[in-house]
Amino acid sequence: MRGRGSSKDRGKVIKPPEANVRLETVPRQSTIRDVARAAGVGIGTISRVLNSSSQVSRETRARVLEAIRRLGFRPNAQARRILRRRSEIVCFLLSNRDFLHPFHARILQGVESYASSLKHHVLFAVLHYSPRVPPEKIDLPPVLQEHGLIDGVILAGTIYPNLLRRIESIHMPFVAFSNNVVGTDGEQHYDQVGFDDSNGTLQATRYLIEQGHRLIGFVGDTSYPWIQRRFDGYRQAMRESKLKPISAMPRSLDGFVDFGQKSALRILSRKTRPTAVVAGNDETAYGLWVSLRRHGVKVPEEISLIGFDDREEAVLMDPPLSTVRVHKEEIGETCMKMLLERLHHPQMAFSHRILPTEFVVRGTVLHL
Amino acid sequence: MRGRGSSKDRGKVIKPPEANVRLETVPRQSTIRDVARAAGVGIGTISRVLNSSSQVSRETRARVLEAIRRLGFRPNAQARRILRRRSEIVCFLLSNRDFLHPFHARILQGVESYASSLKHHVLFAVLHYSPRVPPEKIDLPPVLQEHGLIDGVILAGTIYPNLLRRIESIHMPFVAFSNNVVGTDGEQHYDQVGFDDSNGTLQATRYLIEQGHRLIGFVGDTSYPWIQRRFDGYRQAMRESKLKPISAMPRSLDGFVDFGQKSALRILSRKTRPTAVVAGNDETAYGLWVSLRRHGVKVPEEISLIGFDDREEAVLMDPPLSTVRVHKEEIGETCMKMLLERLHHPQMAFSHRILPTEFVVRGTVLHL
DNA sequence: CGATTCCATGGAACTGGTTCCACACCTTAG
DNA sequence: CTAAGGTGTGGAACCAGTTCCATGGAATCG
Repeated sequence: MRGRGSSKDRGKVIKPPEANVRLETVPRQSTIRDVARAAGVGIGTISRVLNSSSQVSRETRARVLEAIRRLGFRPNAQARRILRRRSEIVCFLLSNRDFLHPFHARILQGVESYASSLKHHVLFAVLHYSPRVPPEKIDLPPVLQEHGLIDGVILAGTIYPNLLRRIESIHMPFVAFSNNVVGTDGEQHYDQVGFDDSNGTLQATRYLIEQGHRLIGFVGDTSYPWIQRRFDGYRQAMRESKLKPISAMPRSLDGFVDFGQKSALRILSRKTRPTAVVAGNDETAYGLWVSLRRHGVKVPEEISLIGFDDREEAVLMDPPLSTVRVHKEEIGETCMKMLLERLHHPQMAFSHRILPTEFVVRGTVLHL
Repeated sequence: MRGRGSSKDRGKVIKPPEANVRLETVPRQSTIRDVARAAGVGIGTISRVLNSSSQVSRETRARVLEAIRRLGFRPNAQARRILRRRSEIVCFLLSNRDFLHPFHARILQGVESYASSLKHHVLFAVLHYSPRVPPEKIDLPPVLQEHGLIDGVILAGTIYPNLLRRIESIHMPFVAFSNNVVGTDGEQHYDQVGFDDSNGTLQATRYLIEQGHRLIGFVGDTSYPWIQRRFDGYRQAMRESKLKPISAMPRSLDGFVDFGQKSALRILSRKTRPTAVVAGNDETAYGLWVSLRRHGVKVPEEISLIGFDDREEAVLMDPPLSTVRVHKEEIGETCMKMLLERLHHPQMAFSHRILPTEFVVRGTVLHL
């Protein structure tokens, strides 16, 4: 068998006669060359039709499209991606610390929605790590280790600095959801999207003051930076009106609901009981609500209550919970948008986009 | 420029001298051929080392690995996939009717977990469709239209028959989460994973009977097939003990919580008020609970209550809701497992795997 | 009427991996 | 000492696309 001969033969003798039967049961996906042969044109023409790039005559285009339809041809996505050097797939990366919390699920929803409108795909991956391990020891999921599979990463969930440094080390474009970043070091080496925690509670607290409340408490686990920021907003509003902040911060290791429950006791045991409470988030507000109800304290008649996040469940509470709405889908969309900008302009300066929150008045706030 | 000459040159003259500067700012990812040259071996040897397939001498392997390390080489995932004819990416497809409901989010979690343990990737996609449109008019997301991007599909969310037929039409291996399939036509042309709705309520109702309850109601919107199956399980348990089923089925278009609230009125207006109620799901149980509380009826002192699904929130209710636990992650894992089996054995007969449920006793059930 | 420009088209060479065959070299057996 | 078998290695051909250059014919121009 001569060198050149074998090359020519291979093209046609891919299926040796005896193997034909087996191959016919699983019909091989037709390729651009099959289409070219069927339409009686060259392979380049097929490519041009597919990419509607340069000129192809009306009749030729019609013949090619007809052949494509007849053969049921669908271009191979992988092959195309090699040349394009873009996979148009982004990775939504969530730390295992958050499972797929409804809040982040909604962000994912936003990412997917915006991505798919621009013909991009979203790969979902979970990262297992602990805040303590040194960055270089964090085991990134295989998606990030492979080369060429994804174009960039959207990082959600609770993010510790070691993770940020690890992601930076692989030189993969990424955007982080910034509100759950724990312990930033000031300098910004990456793109971020977030919302304004402190402004949210600032508006909420101001609203309570407008409604005539003077004794307003804050309940939230400020060991989380985002709760701390919400506390700051509350304090600012109190300061503006020369009111004295009242806060309850029990020790709790059983999550936000438990924290809310425990802090109810502290609130109730005060000499001067507040007429309203701003909670660090909806879960804390819920815990507080449960505990107040148990103690026969009526919401909002005796104590007004405001949450934060506007989870699905907030509106289902009885009475429905007043809260600070965060547009979760919009966060996802904005993350995706920023990532695409970064991909198209790699040298662009890093930015931090802050989305507004919205105070939603429902049944748990009383006008005094 | 001669034909053959140009081919040889191209390999080396990719960067013409004057373009060198620009190219150095964005260093081209090194390829298998760069590694081969650096290690002084052939390209085949690099491939052999990467796939640890056949024999490579100890020294050669060391030299190659060293070159790989030095050049920071990472194989291009896309190129590899063309030849493998497997992308090792599966698509988790959710209908837009369900957003990313926590229930399905947990299934996704299970899919991801099992997939990643087997070095597979999960692509998240949302499908926009209405139950009414004919199958051929359903617009599948681009992932499913492309060829070679994904190996198979896991279908979750509420699934109407037109969607099933549409997916079947593209001849892509898929596994469906069967509990939310609406209107099956008996014949099974695909793989399914689900859990046993009717057995869940059967166990729960039997438990209530054991606890001495005789007047037991069922509350649930049976227009959903899965709720209907739960109703069937309840009825079977009642029949076994020769008890008369009591049910409340108000009209409600505002979701399960509202349905639960509305049915409370019906329950309470009965001459013989039931001492226990089995709800179609946790949301309905919650709605019922809210409404009962408003009417001053104590749970469980006056009425015992059982939900279904074991959502995260069930345990946070006050008292914590007794419910039928569904292992959502396990559903996801099993879907993924079945899909991989299907991919490896395309001719295998279709199967329907039913996972068990588990009755969880919490605070809302009283022993009479 | 010959030269120039333009458009449509074919196909070689390319992307970055894998596969497989040929071959060199070294044992081991006959 | 030759034949046979085994191991390690190089590289052409391959996958299924894209890119780009050469070509041929029609249209335009001087």
